Amino acid sequence: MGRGRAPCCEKVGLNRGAWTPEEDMRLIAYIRKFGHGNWRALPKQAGLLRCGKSCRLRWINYLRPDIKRGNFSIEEEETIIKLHGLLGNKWSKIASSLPGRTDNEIKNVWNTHLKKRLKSNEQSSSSSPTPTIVSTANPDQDTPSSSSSETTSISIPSNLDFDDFNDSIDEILAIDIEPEVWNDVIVTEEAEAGEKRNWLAYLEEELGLFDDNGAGDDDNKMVEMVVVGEGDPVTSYFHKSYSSPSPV
DNA sequence: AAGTGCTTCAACCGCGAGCAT
DNA sequence: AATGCTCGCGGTTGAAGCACT
Repeated sequence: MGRGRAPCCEKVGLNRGAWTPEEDMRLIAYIRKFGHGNWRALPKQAGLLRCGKSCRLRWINYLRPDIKRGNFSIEEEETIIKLHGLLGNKWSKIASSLPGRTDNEIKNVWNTHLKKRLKSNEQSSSSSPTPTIVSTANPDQDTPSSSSSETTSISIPSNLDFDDFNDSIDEILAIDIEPEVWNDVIVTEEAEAGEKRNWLAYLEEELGLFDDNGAGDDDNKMVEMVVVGEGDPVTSYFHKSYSSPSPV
C-alpha cells in the first residue's frame, strides 16, 4: 500500500481474452530469442498488442517449455490435498512441489475437482463407516473423474516428428532480428515455410483436426502456427487447443 | 435436433511484496 | 525514508464445451 500501483498497461488498443496461435508464436519466438527480462517492455518489443502481465501469465501458465500438460496423477492430487491442508490456498507454494504444474492449474484442479471430492467424501464418511479421503474415482486413468472433458488431450501419433518444424523455427531465430521488425519476420517468412504445409496436411489427415466443410483459412492458420516441436510449449498448446478432433 | 443448464479452465483483476532510485 | 515501478499471487470471471432433457 502506498506504493502507488501503476496500471499494468494502457488498456486501450490492446488485445484481451484468448490468445491466438499467432500471438503465442510471437511470444514464444521472442522469449526464445531474447528472454523475458522485462515483462512490461516485452509486448511492445515482440510486436504484441498485449499488456506485459498478460504475456507473463500466458508464458508462465501455458507456453513455457517445462509445463507438464495433461491430467493430474493420483499422486499429484494427493500431494495437492496434503499441501493444501498444510498451507491453505498458497497455490504457488503448492505448485513448487509439483514440477511442471502451475499455480493456476492447481488452483483450478482444486476448485473444480478436489474440493468437491473432499466435500463429498466428508459427507459420505459421516454416514459411512469407511472413510477414504484421497483418490480419484477413476483408477483407469490418471485423471480425476468428473464430467465432460476430463480427457482433454489427444495422443499424438508416435511417428510424428516435430523436429523438422522446430528446425525452421530455429533458423528463424538464428537471424538477427531487430525487435522492431519482428512483426514482418514472423508473419511472412515463417508462414511461407513449405515444410509446414506438409505438416498441416499430415496433421489434418492423421488427427482429423478439421472437418472439411470450409472451416476457413483461419482455422488452417491455427494449426500452422501451433505445431512447433516435441517438448516445445507450442506442442502443449496443440494438445490443449485441439483436444477434441471433430469426427471427419 | 434444439434448447438449457452445468462444468471447466484460461485469462483477467486487484493487491501486496520487493527492488531500485 | 519515501516513492515509483515491476513482478507475483490469489480470487474471480466468462466463454466454450459438454451432458442432459
